[in-house]
Amino acid sequence: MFLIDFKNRKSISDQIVDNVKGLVVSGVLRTDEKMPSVRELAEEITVNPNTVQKAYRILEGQGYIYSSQGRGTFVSDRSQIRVSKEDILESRAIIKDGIDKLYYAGLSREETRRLIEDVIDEREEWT
Amino acid sequence: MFLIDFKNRKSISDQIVDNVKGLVVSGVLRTDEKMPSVRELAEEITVNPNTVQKAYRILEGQGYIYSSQGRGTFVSDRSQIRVSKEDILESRAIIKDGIDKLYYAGLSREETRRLIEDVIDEREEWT
Amino acid sequence: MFLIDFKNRKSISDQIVDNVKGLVVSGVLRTDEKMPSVRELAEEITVNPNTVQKAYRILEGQGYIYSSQGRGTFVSDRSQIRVSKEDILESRAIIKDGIDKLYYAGLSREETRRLIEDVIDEREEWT
Amino acid sequence: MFLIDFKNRKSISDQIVDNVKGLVVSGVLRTDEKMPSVRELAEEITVNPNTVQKAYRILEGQGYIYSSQGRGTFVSDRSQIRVSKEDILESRAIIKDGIDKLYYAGLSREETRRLIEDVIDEREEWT
DNA sequence: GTGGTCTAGACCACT
DNA sequence: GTGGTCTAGACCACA
Repeated sequence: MFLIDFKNRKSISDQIVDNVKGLVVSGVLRTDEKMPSVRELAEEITVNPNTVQKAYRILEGQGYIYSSQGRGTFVSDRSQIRVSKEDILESRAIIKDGIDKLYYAGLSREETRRLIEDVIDEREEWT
Repeated sequence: MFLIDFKNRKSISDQIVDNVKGLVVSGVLRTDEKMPSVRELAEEITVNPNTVQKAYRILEGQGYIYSSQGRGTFVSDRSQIRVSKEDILESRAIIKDGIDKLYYAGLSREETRRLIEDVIDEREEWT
Repeated sequence: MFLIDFKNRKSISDQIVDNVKGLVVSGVLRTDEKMPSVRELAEEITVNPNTVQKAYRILEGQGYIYSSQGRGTFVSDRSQIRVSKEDILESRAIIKDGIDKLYYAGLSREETRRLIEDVIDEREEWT
Repeated sequence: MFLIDFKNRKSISDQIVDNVKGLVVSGVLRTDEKMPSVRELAEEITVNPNTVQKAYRILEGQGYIYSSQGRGTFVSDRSQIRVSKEDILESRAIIKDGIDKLYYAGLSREETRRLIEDVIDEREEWT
């Protein structure tokens, strides 16, 4: 499904959350498609089941997936995704932090712009 | 000198590091100018001296400041700042993470671009 | 794993750093092998955990080891080790300082050469 | 007379000691030549007089200089210099430490040898 | 006074 | 359990 980078500073559960979000939003995972069970996914990406459990709980809380007692976990319709203003502001803060660090590293405004364009262009599935 | 946001996700020491980097790179702190002593700064921002010490060590390791036995800590010449490829890649990864989150939240490429332009324009000291 | 010499001029954390570097570079610690946890190593060498933590941070910053949230600390691939020109120059300065002291002590060029050959030959693991 | 490097990790008093030793051993300062007074030297190298005082005490203790009440401080005959086995061992330990760091940095035995030859050859005044 | 190191003990998030 | 951060308090050498 995806790979976990164990050397990454990002926590494993966050990596799972973000990977799944990407697959849902980009449409790779289709509405009402069955997600792998906690155990299955945990085994596949060689991670503790509790960690996958935690990620699923977060994803469900934000409306990316839903679970049905005894049947399993499924992909929600994209209209169900809940995004708060705070989420946007947090993403903005993250980006600002990254840009600040480039400034501290001595990059010029133009070099920074180019680097960011580069990042944006990497994402092909964009609307 | 600057304020610490105790509610911020960023650790206190990281906030100190980033604030000082900003002051050095923007030229507010001049080469060979004396930095506040560990204890002074600790008192000013109401933080434990060890925390300031830690931040100063990091800043020294990256060449933003240097310390002299029993005399104090001073601002390095900007040419001394050590920036590695890895540092740039890390900043890039942070920005990518923020942009990913905006994508997961449903923003379009154009909305993302506008938000980022906004962040970049906030920084007045930029060349 | 190794012993700390509490009477040594070198600080405890520096001794930990250098010992671990040696074990990594010589291959005694293998890539991706788990390091003892901060608390374990602290107990083994009867030192405060914070001191080990500090050493691990330095080692991580230089690419000898990496840590993973809640999982532990691991040995990096040797290709990840970051060595800067400044590091080499610092080692050179240390050696120069030692040689200077031998000169001040009245040793001849040849006596100094012999003493250094001796030191070099002590290191068996060398390629 | 010489310059102090305030960015150096070496303490200022140690720098003074080593610089003077060098001048005495190499013969630039001749036997019974008058040394600058503590105040004079302190002013010349822009350092606290207490620090120069301390350096002079060390130099006198090791026989590089001698002081005569009310007349000033003078250069000793080189035969007066006291060198203990411990001094040699300490210098050896310093060199070993530098060589170790080169090993940790990944240099080969041959590269290390070349670097050290380089350092030795820098010193022209050698017997 | 300055920076530097260490200990002890606590708290946090992640697995 | 793991690493990460912070506080409090102490001690040291250097200037």
